[in-house]
Amino acid sequence: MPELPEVETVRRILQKEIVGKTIQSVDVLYEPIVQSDISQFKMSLNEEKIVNIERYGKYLVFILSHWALIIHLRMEGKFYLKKDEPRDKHEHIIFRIGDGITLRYHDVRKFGTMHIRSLEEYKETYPLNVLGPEPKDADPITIYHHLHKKKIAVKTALLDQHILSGLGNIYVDETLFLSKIKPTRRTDQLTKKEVIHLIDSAQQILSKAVALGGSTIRSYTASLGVHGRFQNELNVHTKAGEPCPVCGTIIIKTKVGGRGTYACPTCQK
DNA sequence: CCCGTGCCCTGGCGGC
DNA sequence: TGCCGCCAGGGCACGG
Repeated sequence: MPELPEVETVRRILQKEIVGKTIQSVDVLYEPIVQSDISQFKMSLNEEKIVNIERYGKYLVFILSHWALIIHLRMEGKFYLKKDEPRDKHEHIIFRIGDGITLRYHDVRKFGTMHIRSLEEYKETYPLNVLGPEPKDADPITIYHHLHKKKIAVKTALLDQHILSGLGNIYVDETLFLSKIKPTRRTDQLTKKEVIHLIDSAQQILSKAVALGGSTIRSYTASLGVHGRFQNELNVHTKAGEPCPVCGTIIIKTKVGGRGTYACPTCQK
């Protein structure tokens, strides 16, 4: 479940490791990950130099000589750099980028996606054009007006990448805890002050998580040297049955919008 | 337009 | 020990 901090950590490592390399060939071993014609995909990438690695919300973007390769890791997507060695059964896309060096896209659940877009249009076309701002760039009043028109649980709204981008299940639970807001509060009942506090909390949590290299929990383990330490900072997520670090009330786990949700029933109103 | 539900996929785990 | 069924969940298609 890479969210903004995990994707940013991967971006920084990829930037250091593969920028300047040239893609010599690409093997696609599980086609549904690629969201465009396979032969066109392979042809577009052939002999392209990797110029830069960008990130928008939870999307990674490989800036190539002529194209942008837009990647979403979804639940378990990760990259490994390997020499010539046998393919692991969960490696679905293999980029040959040098003398016996391969960059391998590994995804146990095969939920990840890749799109090819032109350099001129990639920000203005799907999927990047539908992304809301990241919390650090969001205008709280605009978000407040947006939320005020909806009647959904605040947790559902924070997970909606069209409203704000970058937050996933872990950081939404932590953001709501820091803001002292119950995950089921309806968005049309939030005050301006609460929305300002929410965005500020999200920003604080994400920047701290980026500084610590993200979280490494459950199935999302190390890739390309990604060993996050933010999981040690979690206050509520995965803490069901443990005391709230603020008031000592036992943290409860519920479901909100189909997602496992952790919260303090006393602190969060 | 708006919101809730189901689906994609596989490994891990609880129950028997 | 082995098998079965369920759960995890980001984002989208679909239906009420």
